[in-house]
Amino acid sequence: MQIGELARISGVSRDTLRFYEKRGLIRPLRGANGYRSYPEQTAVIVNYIRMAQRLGFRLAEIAEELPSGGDGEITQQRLTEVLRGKLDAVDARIADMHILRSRLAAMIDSVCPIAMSADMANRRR
Amino acid sequence: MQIGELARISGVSRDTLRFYEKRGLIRPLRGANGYRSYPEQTAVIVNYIRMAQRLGFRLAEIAEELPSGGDGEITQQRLTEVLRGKLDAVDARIADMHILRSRLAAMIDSVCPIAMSADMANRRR
DNA sequence: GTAGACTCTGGAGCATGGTCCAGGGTCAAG
DNA sequence: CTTGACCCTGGACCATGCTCCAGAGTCTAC
Repeated sequence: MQIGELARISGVSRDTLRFYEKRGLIRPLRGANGYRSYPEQTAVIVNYIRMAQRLGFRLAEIAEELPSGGDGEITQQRLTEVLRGKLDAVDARIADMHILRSRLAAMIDSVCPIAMSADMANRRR
Repeated sequence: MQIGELARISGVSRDTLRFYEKRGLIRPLRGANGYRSYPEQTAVIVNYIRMAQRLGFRLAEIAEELPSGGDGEITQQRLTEVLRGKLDAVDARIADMHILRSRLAAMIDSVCPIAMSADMANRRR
């Protein structure tokens, strides 16, 4: 698949895909004409990158744990370690989220105390 | 309190405090000599800013909902609305987090399937 | 009245994550 | 064999969130 099609199906710009390549996040093959050729899997990877970014990870961090970064060099064990580290980072962020959520709920209570706690309980997911 | 002391107790640099002021996040009084004078409360606000940033909110977003931004203009109702919006944003992020966490756990399973699910369950918070 | 620690403003510089050309090839259709 | 849609590279430019001066005033203590 060429860069234009990948851009269309993954919802990021061609420029962004080229930028991700510079940062080592994706690695297309090259045709005889020099055009980039992406395997189907890259769409999944790009999706993952956008997700991780939304969660606050920087491209450098995302690049580290991506299999496409080490390309065969990494052992299963090393990869597992890296992914566990990521998992811990996610858990830490979730914990932070819950703390901020509590503070926000407390602020709302202090601004408009009436019948708030029940409402907040409803909004809990 | 002067900028240096606030910097010490809140753990951010003087430059950062002046930068936050430019962005409307904090608003010191001024002494006759032009020096900034911060109320005690500002330390709490700076703390909140750092927290919200860690959670991925940008300064502009944080500035919006900060009472010091509107300074008396905002009604209780409006403030409550804003804070609820923030709460929803936090909840959305938490939901995203859980999705990524599942994906990560799945990736770890696919890399090293043995006895992983039980371990992952242990790590759940 | 001078040293040293503090403050001020304005502007330059830096990393991150893009975005947008310019100038130039490639390719399929008509 | 030209047109239009695509691709390439390199570099400029942008917003965000700082960080680091330079040049200058202020305050406390000796």
